[in-house]
Amino acid sequence: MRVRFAPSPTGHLHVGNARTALFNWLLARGQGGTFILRIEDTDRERSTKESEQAIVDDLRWMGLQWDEGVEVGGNYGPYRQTERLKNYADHAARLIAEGKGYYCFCSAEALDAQRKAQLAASLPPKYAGTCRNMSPADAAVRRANGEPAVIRLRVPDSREVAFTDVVRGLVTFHTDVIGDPVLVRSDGIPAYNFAVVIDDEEMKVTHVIRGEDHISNTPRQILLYEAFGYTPPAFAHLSLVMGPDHAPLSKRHGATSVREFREKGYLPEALVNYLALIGWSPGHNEELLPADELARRFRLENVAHSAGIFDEDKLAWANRHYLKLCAPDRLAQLAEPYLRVRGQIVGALSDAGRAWLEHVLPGMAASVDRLPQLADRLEAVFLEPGAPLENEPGLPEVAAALAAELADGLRLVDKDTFRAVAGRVKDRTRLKGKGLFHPIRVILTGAAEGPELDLIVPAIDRAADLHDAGLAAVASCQERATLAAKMLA
RNA sequence: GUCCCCGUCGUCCAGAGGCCCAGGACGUGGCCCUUUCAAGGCUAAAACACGGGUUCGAAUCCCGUCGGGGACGCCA
Repeated sequence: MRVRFAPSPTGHLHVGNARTALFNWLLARGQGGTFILRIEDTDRERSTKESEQAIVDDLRWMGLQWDEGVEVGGNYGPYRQTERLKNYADHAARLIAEGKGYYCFCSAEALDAQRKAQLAASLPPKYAGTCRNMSPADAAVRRANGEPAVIRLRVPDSREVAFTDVVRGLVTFHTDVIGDPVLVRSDGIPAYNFAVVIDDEEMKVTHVIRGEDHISNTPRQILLYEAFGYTPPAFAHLSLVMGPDHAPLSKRHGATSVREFREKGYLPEALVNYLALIGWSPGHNEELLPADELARRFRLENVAHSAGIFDEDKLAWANRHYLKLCAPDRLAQLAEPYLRVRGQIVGALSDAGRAWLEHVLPGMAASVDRLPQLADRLEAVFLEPGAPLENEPGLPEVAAALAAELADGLRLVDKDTFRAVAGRVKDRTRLKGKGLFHPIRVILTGAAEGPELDLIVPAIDRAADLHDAGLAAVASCQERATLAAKMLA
């Protein structure tokens, strides 16, 4: 089994395309097949090297490594269409020689006018066949005169073209609704329908898995396979991913590209897992599974027929799950850039600084949706000394008691020490429960809400004793308490 | 306009003629946990688009209607 993902490098990797890539990958991985990455860069106006690089990077980020293709090579390359021009030219010549293709001299303007007129008359827009019956000799003369021409496929009249879609079943088209498609543009660059067929054939692709928007291209491609005498691969068309308003997922719905989700702080395994759940189910009422297990269970036959709506809430849920599974060192690595933009990390991180992060982050990650929110949870650590405190009953008494308890420089470096001190503050103030802990929270963290005190308090005092760790300045609990006691006195 | 695809809770899926007065998950409500906000646990409400068939029996098969999407390009 050989499958391929064949993006055109004309922009970022859209999550819909990412899902197509994923389904190809799942199938190949699950069945021991080969996953190919081919770049369809025949649109010279819009294709860019930057887009190609971005797509390649995003696929790698998602962990969808390909076995053959751009950057990794393989036995059926090159894997970039603009590097395969010779292959297309040979095939085009063959079609012309056999009369299965013909030159068309109609100008783009003329075709455009024709199309508009047909639409206005409520007719299906379709190439009228103006040049269809021109003799090869006439065509040769006009070409010799330097007239620009495209090559079109001669679509047979009054025939059915059918294929069995692996996800949908039998799909039938009538050739009368298909206009002769352009195979080769006037500049000699192949058009999509032509290049895919040749490449899929030459790369020995066995299963073409792509978006539903390609379903109406399929009969044209099948006709081409027939013209060449090739056996068509199996086709599987995936339904599209829509926005909450059932319109195609676009920027006005928010993030649409893999890159954006990555920057928003989603983990690749969460995106992958969530995307797999749109239009497919691993079964057994299970949803959150590692990619290799998804691959093991994946069957094209079980893919849903109807469009799916992208639900960021559910993505966030998956992300929460994977954030909790994330190893401390990776978590620290992932969080670092977000902490840096917030000014929480200011220099090169020392080993001690990194150790501090790895110690404190997992606790914070347990209650957060996305990476940047880790910085929100850490805000309390980097509280500006003397910053205004939220009002809370009992503040002056508790501040005084806390300051007294910490006066000898005791550091609340772990949960037990903190609890012991809290207990003595309790004795001094005779406050308890919320009446005690709320003021402590406000004095030490500045706010009435935030991470658990058992987590955040030790994090503060451990960081306060770190020097040249790369972290922003951290005031110790002692400093906080004495300052607060003074302010509130 | 023509052709093609699709139609189970708000959303994503399960369901391949009786196991379904329809199951799970996200979200929503409630309760619990709790020194806060969350997180977590439990729980509730919530759907077979409509109309005809076929059948002893239909969410499951057929037809039609309606609704949604896609395609009709020298874009892919």
